[in-house]
Amino acid sequence: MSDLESRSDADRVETIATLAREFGVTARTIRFYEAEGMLSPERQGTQRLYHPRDRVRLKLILRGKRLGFSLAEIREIIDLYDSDPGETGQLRYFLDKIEERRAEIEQKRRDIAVTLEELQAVAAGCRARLRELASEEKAGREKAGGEKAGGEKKEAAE
Amino acid sequence: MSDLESRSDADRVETIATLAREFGVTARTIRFYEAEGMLSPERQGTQRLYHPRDRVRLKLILRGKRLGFSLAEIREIIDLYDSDPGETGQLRYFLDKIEERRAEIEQKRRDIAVTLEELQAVAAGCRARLRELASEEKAGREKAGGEKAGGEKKEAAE
DNA sequence: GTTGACGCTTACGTAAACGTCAAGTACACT
DNA sequence: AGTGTACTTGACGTTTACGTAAGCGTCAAC
Repeated sequence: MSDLESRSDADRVETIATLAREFGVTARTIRFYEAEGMLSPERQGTQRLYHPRDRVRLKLILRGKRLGFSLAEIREIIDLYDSDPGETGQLRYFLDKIEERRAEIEQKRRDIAVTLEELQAVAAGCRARLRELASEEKAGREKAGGEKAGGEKKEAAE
Repeated sequence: MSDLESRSDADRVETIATLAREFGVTARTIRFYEAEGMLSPERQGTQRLYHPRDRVRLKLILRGKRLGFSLAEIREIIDLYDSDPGETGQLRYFLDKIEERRAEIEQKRRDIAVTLEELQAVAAGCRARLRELASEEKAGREKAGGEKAGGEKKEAAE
């Protein structure tokens, strides 16, 4: 029983330190998530052993965090994934909750689209300004050393 | 001076309470953002007056919050929008910072895509299960009252 | 047999982002 | 003059999400 099973499974059992390094968080953080009931690793005596499923959950948690959800919200979302409500009424309620979350995330999606566009615009302005400065500099060099270089706008003060 | 200018501008000057209602936050929150140097409304005596530009900034702040940025990060991002660095070196550094943010937000975009897909899958599963239950129920009614209804799987225990 | 390296629990500390009074000011109404 | 409403500035409280020691167990290496 200890020899015949779980060879490829036991491979992937991790200690808390390696899991932490793998995900770029501290062990404290992982223990905290466990205390919040979001992880429940196997115990071997007092020591924690993390299986692939724990890694999946941790990945979900961290993804949720990147999206700005609180741990409470993340827990709710994860619960949506792996709960299995049976009855029709429960299912409808469940679909409603999924729809709520979906709407929220869609909002985030729109926010992101707008923000990316804006950043893109700012960056484009910067690059244009860079080209401007480059050609000014070139023009200055062609005219040799005398003039102080006067582009088009902005050079009144100073 | 008081009659000839800013007619359509003065229209849009708001008090803190209306601004708060408009954006669904508390006045406390708005004052807090000001204390953090993210808003600087006009003052008429001690009272705050919010112009369209303040609304724009508040909108940016709240959008950033929805995306899970901290206020410190949001401040940096907003600074990217309305600062205007002149020199070439500054501009390159500036473009780097924009790229950093862009990469971050792209990550969020991917996170959102995956999450939406997963939620979609869960919802699809729910709907499938609903149809299953519906047809089971119908079959049950057609066969009348005797059998306890045995679908395909899952009915072993209990 | 002791010295690290790693892990555990308990518990207090902390930064961020506000909430929640308390006490005072400024006008409008009656 | 009094009442109400909206706005002001402190100042302390609260929640979230961990950080940071303190003290102890354990197992391999020297």
